[in-house]
Amino acid sequence: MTHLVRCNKVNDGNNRNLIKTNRPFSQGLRVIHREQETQEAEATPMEMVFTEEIKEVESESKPSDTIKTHSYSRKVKTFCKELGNNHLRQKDTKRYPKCRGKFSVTSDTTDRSKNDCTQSKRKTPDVNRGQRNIDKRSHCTSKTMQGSIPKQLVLSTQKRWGSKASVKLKTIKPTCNVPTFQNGGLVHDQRPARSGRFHAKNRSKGGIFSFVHQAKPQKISEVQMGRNLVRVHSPTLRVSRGSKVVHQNNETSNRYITKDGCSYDHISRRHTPHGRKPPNTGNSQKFNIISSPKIRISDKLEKIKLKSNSKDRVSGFSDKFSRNDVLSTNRKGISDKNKMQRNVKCRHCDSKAISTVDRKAVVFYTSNISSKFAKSFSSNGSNKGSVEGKVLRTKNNSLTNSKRRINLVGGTTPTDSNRVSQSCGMENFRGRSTTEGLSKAAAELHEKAWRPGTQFSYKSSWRKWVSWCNEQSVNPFQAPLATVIEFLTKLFKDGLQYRTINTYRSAISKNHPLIDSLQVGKHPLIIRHMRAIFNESTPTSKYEFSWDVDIDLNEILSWGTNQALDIKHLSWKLVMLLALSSAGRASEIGMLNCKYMKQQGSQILFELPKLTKTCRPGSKTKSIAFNSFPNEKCLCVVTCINDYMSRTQSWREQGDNIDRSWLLLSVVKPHHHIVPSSVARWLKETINKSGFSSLFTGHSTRSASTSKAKRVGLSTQDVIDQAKWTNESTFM
DNA sequence: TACCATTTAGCATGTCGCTG
DNA sequence: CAGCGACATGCTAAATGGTA
Repeated sequence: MTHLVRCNKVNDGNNRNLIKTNRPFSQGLRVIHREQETQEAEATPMEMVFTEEIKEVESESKPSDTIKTHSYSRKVKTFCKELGNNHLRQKDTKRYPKCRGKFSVTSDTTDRSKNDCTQSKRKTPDVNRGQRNIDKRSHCTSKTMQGSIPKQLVLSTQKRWGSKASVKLKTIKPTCNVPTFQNGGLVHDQRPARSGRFHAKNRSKGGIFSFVHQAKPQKISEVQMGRNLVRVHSPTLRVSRGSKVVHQNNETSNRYITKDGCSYDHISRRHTPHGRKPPNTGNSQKFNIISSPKIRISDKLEKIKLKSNSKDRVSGFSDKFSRNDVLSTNRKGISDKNKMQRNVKCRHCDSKAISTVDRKAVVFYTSNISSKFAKSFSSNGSNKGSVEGKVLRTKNNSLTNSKRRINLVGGTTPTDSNRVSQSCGMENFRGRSTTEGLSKAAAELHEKAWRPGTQFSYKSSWRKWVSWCNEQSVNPFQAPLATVIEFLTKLFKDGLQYRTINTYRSAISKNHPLIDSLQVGKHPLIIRHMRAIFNESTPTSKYEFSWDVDIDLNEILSWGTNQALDIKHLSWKLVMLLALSSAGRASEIGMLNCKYMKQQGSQILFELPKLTKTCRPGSKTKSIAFNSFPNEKCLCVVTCINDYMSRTQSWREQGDNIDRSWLLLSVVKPHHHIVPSSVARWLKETINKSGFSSLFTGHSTRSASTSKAKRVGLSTQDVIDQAKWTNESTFM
């Protein structure tokens, strides 16, 4: 039984809640009830609290609880009707995305008003129902999704509310994460010989490896919370679910993969910037669960866990962990029943498949990557050689003293007239400084100096700065240096990373008048303060290992031919092939446009119509070439592009005003072109489908593909050119 | 140091099947 | 057929990752 406590469990008033609710530290942690073990008898008071919570949820999977669920549904119905039409309870509206699936409703029907799991009841009239009934089944994405993918590869989601989840599990084979050479990691080595891999059949029955799609909890981390040892479950990945689950899993299991299995973990920076405790935010949790350094070896193993696909084609295990390490983890109390279950799940790998995949992958890479990296880029003179191809902190932090200090150094406090609202802070300021005296057209053009993404970031940062200044009764446009430093300190205390704080500094620097004839961001005191933050919160690399492209390609192969795939999976496949064969960013893949597509024999060339991340004045126009892979049509990116174009042709000829010249279109009507975040999500979905940890994001395709390319013999320079890195220090 | 891109959670919306 | 459950999808703001 998987016993999940909702990640947004509210505080019961006694600070017993497990999970804090405010970002960025709280997202998605779940606490499980492990098998009955001896530790239960030794449970600390804190642990006992968790047990209570767990038991409460535990009962919800019982058949009888379906009745309770429906009973609750009636209550909600009644309540919503009382609210009238077109109303959703605010709480429900906010919680709705989190209330899907089996943890949406607990069995506790006695205290629903406090339960954030309340399923929302959308009262908005379904205006499309009429049309929907007319052309019923015409656009059923879930239906098409079920059509082509072998069922055994897909985890079925819960079929009915309140009933047990019907899961079809992937059989998982533990294997070794292949190290990437990016971010200081290691270059991919040859995979260990088959005999040397940590084969499932060779593992102990009590091995710590877990099966990601089992109903049972797999990841059990014991972390120190105060003086109590608490078990934390990082939830499983449900492959067939949408982005929400992926988000949850990523946040909850987003821990750094480290090649040093027994060293101190790099925990998700988002959760716990460099091990520091997050701020105590009132009713939120008092403990920083993830940041505890006492995560055991099982957790570390989780970080390098690979979830193999259904046929267990590849197996391996890092020799960085001794067998004793593996077996000494918290499996002592595992029941015989569970052992049997695990044995059933453990299947042996298919050696033939392994060799096949390796061969295919190597050929694929030598064809696509190699020819692309080496031939396309080295022969393309226009690309090769181009730019792109180639304190004041005081002990007393009280507001009163702070304000006094500020005033002493010349700051002004806002009056009612000059107090700036958050919403218009930057806009108000624009007319006062950098664009002062410019015409409207000139001012607008001036703002184009920053890309939209940067402007969004600065806007957000500036808004927060203005808000904080208002709280401090300081004019954000004329704040003294001390106030800026206090603000940066506040951000640091809030647990933000150095890089994030850096963005705040840049945003303030962009808009704030000069101080001592210097930009705020370049003021020596600010620089020194930022250095202090850096020292206290040194950024670390996200990955030191990457995933094995072979396995991912194998997963794609298992989907079948392009013709057999539904459009959704064809899109996923195409995006993955584009990403792997180009090592491009999601933004670059998302900007591929058919208007700029040229088919040159076996090659398809895309000119990029927009600026890429590293574009600077003087950069030449970029292009991405994709070479065919005749030896394996099913993995040929050119074939996939052509097939995708054929399948989406009807979408592109609808004659409305929507620009569908982009290569990648949404699978949902009206089939707009997808944004880069969607590209990244599709990539991540495929990676997850391949059985890899949800830790890996879409961006990890860059390191994975280039690592593979390097592994099959490409030169470093070719890799740099292909991935559009400027120098090898980025990844070596 | 200053950007710029990516990732993520939260949210809004659309869709389909089931129920009464 | 309206109401509802369930959930897939895409967009945005904010946080984080990465590069010149």
